[in-house]
Amino acid sequence: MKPHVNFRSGVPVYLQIVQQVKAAAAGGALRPGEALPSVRALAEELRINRNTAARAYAELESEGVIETRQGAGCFLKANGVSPLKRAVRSDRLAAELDAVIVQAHHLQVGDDDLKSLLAARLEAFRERQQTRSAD
Amino acid sequence: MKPHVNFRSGVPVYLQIVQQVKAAAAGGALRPGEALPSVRALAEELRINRNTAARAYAELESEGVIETRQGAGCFLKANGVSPLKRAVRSDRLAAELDAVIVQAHHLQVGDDDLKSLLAARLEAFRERQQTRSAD
Amino acid sequence: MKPHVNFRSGVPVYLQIVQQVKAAAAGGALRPGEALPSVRALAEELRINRNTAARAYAELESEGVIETRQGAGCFLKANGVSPLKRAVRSDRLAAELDAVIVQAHHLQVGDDDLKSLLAARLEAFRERQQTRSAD
Amino acid sequence: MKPHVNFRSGVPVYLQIVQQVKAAAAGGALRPGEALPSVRALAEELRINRNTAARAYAELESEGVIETRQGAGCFLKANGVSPLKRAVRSDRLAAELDAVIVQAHHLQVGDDDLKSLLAARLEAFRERQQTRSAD
DNA sequence: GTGGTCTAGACCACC
DNA sequence: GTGGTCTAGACCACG
Repeated sequence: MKPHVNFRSGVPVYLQIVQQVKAAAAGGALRPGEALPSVRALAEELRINRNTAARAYAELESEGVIETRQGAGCFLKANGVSPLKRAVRSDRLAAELDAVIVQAHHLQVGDDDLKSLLAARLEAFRERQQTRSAD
Repeated sequence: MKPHVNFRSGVPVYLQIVQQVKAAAAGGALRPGEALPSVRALAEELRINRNTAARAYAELESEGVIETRQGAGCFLKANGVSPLKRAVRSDRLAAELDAVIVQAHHLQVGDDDLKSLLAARLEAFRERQQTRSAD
Repeated sequence: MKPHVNFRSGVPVYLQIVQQVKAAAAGGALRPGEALPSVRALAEELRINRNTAARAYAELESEGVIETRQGAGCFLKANGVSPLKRAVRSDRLAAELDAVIVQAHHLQVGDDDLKSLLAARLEAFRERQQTRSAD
Repeated sequence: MKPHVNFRSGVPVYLQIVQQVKAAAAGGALRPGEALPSVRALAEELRINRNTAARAYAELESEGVIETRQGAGCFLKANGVSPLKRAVRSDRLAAELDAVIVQAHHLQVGDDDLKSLLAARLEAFRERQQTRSAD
């Protein structure tokens, strides 16, 4: 697990880390119970401040993605049930989808093309998961 | 050209505008020489501060994407970004969709639900466009 | 709204602020839509660092208690529906109740006395709310 | 004397122990001269580090609440805290209950649900005690 | 003016 | 060694 970070993207560094850890967890590159790099190691690796790395992990913990144990480290949680209500989860996804739709509109990608693209990416995602879990 | 803005994404508003103008140029939705909304109109439309709208345009001008002519407005530069091929545009969208898929995984929203959600949001988007163009 | 803070209690300062804002909101001392002191003002008032005050507000926002608008300030949210599932909410309360039960046990306060005490405090709480809303 | 510890409360573990020993003394559950569990036993019981348990006892000793006699163990000081009156003990609990009530308000758990929850947790607590004393 | 992010460095709690 | 909190001060985004 080695996140990498783009300092010029305008996206806060700690959020970039959050997204990458989530992606690794979702894709099976990180297994439940597996340890993440320590806050200090991550900070050194990415050449960021320790506080920034800690903030990323704090955010991940509050979202229920990882578990942090004082003095021991941070570990990927088993992907339990999300504590959020179903409607709330849909709303959050909808907000993200809306941004994609706007971008598709500007790129003049049609609705049907966008739908097929989603289907294709979903398939690719599931395939990657299969491969990982077969390791 | 009607940018949309998400205040909660963590991405600075002015950057979201910049990215969308670029996308519109790349997708051909904006043609060379075509006019963009005035700073004042854009600010009103998006309910943002004029400074923010002005900053987005300043950034675009400094990157050579648009040209501002005093008293006349902002126009897409003729020798600006040329429209991208269809495949390239799909690739850009694919990256964004992948992020949504990761999020859906953590929110425990299934593939089919995600597809339905996309369809629903697309419909809502089209409807909003109808309303706006009827203004 | 003037929180006060105990630096020796061992409870993190930012959490003390969080709890006090929550209490004020629950008790009606803060009204929905009302502005909280600015991060800078709060920091000065409590003689804490600006970051610590900001962290308290960030936590409150992530819990859905307040809304923060860039450049405008922080405002108490209308007490909408909690985004958490019912079972999760009960679990969180149960954890807090357990701590009280342990304390009651050590203080040798019986089960029935504890139950009556809760009933009494609930009544007092509702009465305070009534008074406030009648202002 | 069986302290319980909550690792997620934000309050340092050693302080939780200190507070509970004090509460037990104040409530009369611990009598002057009575022995406390050994550092080793306490650490094992609570699954904490021996250093943490030792630190709690050191704090209690420095406050004059307990006395450690080399090779014999820790004992509540004869001239330590005297048991509090019933009313005072209730007051202490009331403050904790008030915090729970605030939390319940934000989690939108009704008064009756809260009362039932307390009853349920009390029952669970008594059951746990049975199990332990049967060891 | 507002809040948000990041850095640097200190100290604490815990294993 | 681990993570957590706090301070001090800089710079950015936004109204």
